[in-house]
Amino acid sequence: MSLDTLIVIDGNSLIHRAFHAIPLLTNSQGVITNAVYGFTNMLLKILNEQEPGLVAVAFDKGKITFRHQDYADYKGTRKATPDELRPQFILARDVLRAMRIPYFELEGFEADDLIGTIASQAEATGLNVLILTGDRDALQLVSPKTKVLLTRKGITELEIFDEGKVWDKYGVTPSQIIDLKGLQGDPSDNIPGVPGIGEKTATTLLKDYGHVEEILAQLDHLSPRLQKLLRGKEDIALLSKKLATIIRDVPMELDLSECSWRGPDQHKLLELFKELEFKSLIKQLTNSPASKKEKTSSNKLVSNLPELETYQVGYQTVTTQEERDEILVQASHSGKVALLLTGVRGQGIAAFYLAVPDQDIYLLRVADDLDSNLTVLRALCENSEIKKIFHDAKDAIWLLQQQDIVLKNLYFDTMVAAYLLNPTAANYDVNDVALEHLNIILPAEGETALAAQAESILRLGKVLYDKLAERDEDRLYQEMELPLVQVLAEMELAGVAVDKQGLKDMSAELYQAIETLSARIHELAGENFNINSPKQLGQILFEKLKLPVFKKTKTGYSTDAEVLEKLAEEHEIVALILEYRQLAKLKSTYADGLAALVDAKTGRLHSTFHQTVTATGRLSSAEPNLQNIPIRLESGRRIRKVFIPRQRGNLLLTADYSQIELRILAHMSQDNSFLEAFRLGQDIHTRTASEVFGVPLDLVTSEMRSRAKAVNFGIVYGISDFGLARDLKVSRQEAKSYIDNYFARCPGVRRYIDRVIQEAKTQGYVNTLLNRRRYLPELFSKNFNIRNFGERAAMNTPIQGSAADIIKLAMVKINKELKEQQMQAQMILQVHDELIFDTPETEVETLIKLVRECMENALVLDVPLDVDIKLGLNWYEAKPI
DNA sequence: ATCAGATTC
DNA sequence: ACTAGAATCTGAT
Repeated sequence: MSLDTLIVIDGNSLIHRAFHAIPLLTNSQGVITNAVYGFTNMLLKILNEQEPGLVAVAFDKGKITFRHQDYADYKGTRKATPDELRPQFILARDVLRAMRIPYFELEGFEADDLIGTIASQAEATGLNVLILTGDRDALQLVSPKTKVLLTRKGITELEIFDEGKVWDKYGVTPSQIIDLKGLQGDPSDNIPGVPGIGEKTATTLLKDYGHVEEILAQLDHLSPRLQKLLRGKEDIALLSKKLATIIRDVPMELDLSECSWRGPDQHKLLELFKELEFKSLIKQLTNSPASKKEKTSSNKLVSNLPELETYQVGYQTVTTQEERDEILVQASHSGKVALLLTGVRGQGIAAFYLAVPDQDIYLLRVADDLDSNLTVLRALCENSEIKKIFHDAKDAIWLLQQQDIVLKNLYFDTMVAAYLLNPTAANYDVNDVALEHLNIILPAEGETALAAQAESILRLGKVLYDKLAERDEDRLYQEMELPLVQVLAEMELAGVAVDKQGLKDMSAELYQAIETLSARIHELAGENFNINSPKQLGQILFEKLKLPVFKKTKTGYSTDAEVLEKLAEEHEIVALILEYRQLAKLKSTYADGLAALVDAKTGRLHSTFHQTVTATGRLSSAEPNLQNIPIRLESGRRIRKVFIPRQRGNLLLTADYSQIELRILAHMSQDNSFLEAFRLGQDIHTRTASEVFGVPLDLVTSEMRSRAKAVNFGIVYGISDFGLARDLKVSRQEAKSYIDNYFARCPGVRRYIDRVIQEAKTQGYVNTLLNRRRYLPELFSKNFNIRNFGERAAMNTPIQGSAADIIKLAMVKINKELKEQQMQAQMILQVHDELIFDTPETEVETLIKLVRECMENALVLDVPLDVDIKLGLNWYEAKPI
């Protein structure tokens, strides 16, 4: 720290430099931020390096300064400030306010003059001064107590000038800089100078005579050449010098104490950085203590400034029985707690943190006293009078279940709430949610970090709920997403029974088939190579075998299925490769991949259903993903045989919504053709074909139907003629005529799409039927492709997301009914528009009624929701009853 | 860590 | 310049 140092910054100069050094950046709202970003970066860097006691920034104010009175063309060669830059000066001032750095500006004066004045006054009080600027004029201010930091190329490098350095570089003293300019001029400020005098002549003259005035007084003693150059130019020389001279006594009140720096206002700065989307700077502010040791420049800022220290919260480690009793009393009394459990699924709970409103945070390490501490946890969780708040309650339910603890009164899940508020966040770690919604930086690791998280979870409960209510997402949360947490936990815990021997058998069969195929492929290629390597495969196909290249990837030849299908005619190796790929996928991902994830204890697959992953509101499934089990091709479909009921006497029942997305489209668009088709129970693709091709329903061929089907898909995804043409393998023109026809016959759909995109552009987000919201900053991108993507997402999200709403609603209803009717049947999977149950044969009839009722009436639309139900001894065998 | 390619709805 | 929405997993580099 150098408390006796004042840093004075030339705001205009730095912002201009930054603007030209950094390519145009924008945030998602289209606000251009490159200059203010660069400026802020420089600011943080210099503060971090110098750790000054005082800071001030100066700006120009007013187009006309006193210099213009002397010389109208002063700065006459300057270009007007670009439109992209002007608003950034305002943003820079916002940054300074958040940094709590005072800035000065005075009508009719340039930043330089204010800097000169501030520097003089600071020197007078004995302070050291450091001037940060990109403008070499400032070198005239260098003195024993004042140094200048000049930006070099770009903005990252700084060069420090003291008196010696000025002399080395210019051959003059700082006070002679203005004389230098008086003689030489300065094209950048349009200061004329004396024609014919350049750097060399000027410095020689100044060495001999000191200053311009002296030179002019001694004109007669100069060489004839110099006399000729200077005579009659006295006024220009003196004027030029005057223009270059920084005023050091601007009439301003300056209280240096205003400049003493206490560090930034953490909240404001974070909010501003978030608004401007300065992700790397936010990261610097939120950096973990561990990474502070590294010497990345700005981390020091965090540790040195009290205001930026991470959020701390005290906690007590509970060890005695009295303390345990006491916290139970506190929890019962308050009726609400936040709980943070640590531990790993399958390994039990390591510790738990308890946050009780208006009390300390308590840490109970399970290992300290296993029985007593788990008793406390059980008492808390199983007491239905105490409301429980978790971040990722589903994970907590898993952990608790392993200790046979049942969670009652799940009151809030901050992770799920944060997801609803922004379904496109990269992750929902407590620290990031707290940063986003509480504007605090939590410590990164250790017990302190976890205690702070527990405390934050408690506070987030209210904050997030209020935000949800504000945008009418509270019912979505309350009646659907929160209850769904419990439903999903039960599905995961129940798991899916699999025939492990069946998987092994398939693996062995696949191994044989793959061996045979690869031998044949290597033979045809004339050499051994790794067929799994797109790179090696590309070399074989396109270099050795000289097959035609249709498509390239970033890194080389494309060898995807689309390409290989086109090449199948050319060489018999190609079909074999396609088959190889198919089998290799089946073996690695499915036969072997699934086998590896069968739980040793239960003998089942316990996939995780992620509730906070997708942008649209769908669930996702992982470890293993049970939402992409093959079905399209028979060879893959056979994998489904290994998915079996949990016990003898049970069956698998599947229930899937028929055409749910197109029904939602019908409902939302109110398109007459679609409404009628669904109300009459017509096959929607046949109906569409009849419309598009202008033939009666009974004359629609299967070819026509399949094309219409592709068009319907295209509509849901946000159609383009190109994409449709590729899919249907027809000309782009033909594809376009399908689309035109489609919109002509279904004008309601056209209007709906236009309306959704329009609304998205005015609101910045789209909604599903149940008010799930997705923001689409892509709509405002300058990039054509990104913008188009935004438009397609605007069309697709309400449809896909509403379908997700509906099935989630059905799941909650069904689970409730199954419990109330005390049935054995268990929901085990959800595959976007399909639910799968493991049920005793004896319950099948009841279950079908229940499931059909709940799914078809989950939400009443203007078209019926049809559900197809199938039953079987395994997933493969499931057939309509 | 990223890419290419596969699988699903 | 690129081109249909949403995902997860594997193997190669």
